Amino acid sequence: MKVKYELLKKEKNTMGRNGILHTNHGSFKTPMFMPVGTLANVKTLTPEELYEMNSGIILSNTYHLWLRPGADIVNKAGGLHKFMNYKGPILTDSGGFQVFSLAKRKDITEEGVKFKSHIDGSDLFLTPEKSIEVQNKLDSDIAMSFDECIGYPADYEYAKMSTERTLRWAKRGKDVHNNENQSLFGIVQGGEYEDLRKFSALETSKLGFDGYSIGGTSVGEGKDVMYKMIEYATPYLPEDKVRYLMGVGDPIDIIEGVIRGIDIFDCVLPTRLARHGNAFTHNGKINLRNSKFKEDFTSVEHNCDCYTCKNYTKAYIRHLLASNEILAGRLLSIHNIRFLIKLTEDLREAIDNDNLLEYRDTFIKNYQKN
RNA sequence: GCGGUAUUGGUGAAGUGGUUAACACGCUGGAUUGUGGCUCCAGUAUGCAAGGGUUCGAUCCCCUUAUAUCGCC
Repeated sequence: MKVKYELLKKEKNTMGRNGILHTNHGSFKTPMFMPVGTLANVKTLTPEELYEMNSGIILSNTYHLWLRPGADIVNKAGGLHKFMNYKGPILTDSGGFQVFSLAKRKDITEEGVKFKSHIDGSDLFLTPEKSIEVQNKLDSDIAMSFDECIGYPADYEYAKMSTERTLRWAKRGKDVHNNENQSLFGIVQGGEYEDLRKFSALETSKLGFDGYSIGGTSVGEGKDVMYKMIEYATPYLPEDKVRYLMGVGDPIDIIEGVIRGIDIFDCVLPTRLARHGNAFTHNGKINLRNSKFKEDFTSVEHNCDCYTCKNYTKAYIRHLLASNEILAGRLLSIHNIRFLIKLTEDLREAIDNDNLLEYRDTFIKNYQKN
């Protein structure tokens, strides 16, 4: 079956909304933060650890798995869920962003994108059809349309041309997608331009996808611009479909996104920050490598319910970081992901209570105190 | 006891008679938003064992002392 979005509650003062997304691998409440597991694993974590932190869905990547181990191998394993032993819902990114972020030399044409493998430098050619074919074989619950993610700032003429082409790519992908058990999402582009975002949202919606995402954000623009990008699009997306803001995971950005009607977020931030020694807390981000934690025998965050905070101290994690021990990245990944998922839980409660704006103001006041 | 060699920051060390003493590690901060997992950026020796001398000028030349190390008696 296709995913089904069930709208439960609209917040009174904002575009925030609570809902449930039903998938073939279970349902989860939205808003929700989606941890990133590019190479068929959320770095350093097991599926059991993800279940324990109430993770609703994870993201994996078409481009990376296409190159290694290859879509056929994942397919032979019985699909991505069986291959990686993850029982919850999985969304696969289309590879569009990797063209933007990994390829140094790329040649984008109407047909598709020619670029070099980041693994061995060999020539690759990715098209909307190919991306869908690979995602079909991976057998994720949600496949993403193949899009072009443009940078910031973007020349208006280029942004317009690219946005229209992404729309044509979306249609091409949809035309070849024929997996009844896999949903397909469209992606809104349009750079920083209001008319292009509106156009993209409206035209992508007309194609009739199972859900919609907003792409092309956090590519170098400031926060104000990013929030505008969201505002330009969400009013034109169908209310009965889930909305996913791609690549955004800063706590404040998640809150601002929810206020503007976003349901799902994904981001590498919690796991990357963890591996580099940083932890989210309600009083701001902290760097556990800092010498002031040398003798701090308290947990990362006082009232946190995560496994890490229930069992370990800052001094110990700092020691692990200084010693380059893998466990540090694991413990902080657990904390950071749990922090963001707990944040979405709190946001759902705020939506239920119609006090989302107050929640935001209090959160920001504490978060930016230092 | 005699002779040789060495002594540069927290560590391993480069280096030159003349503006800010290389580099690496460590240390101290910072960065990180649809993930190329030991990343990137910045800071970190008012001083070259100590004292004296030569010189316009010495970490670099000379002397003394200390310490380390090698060889000989």
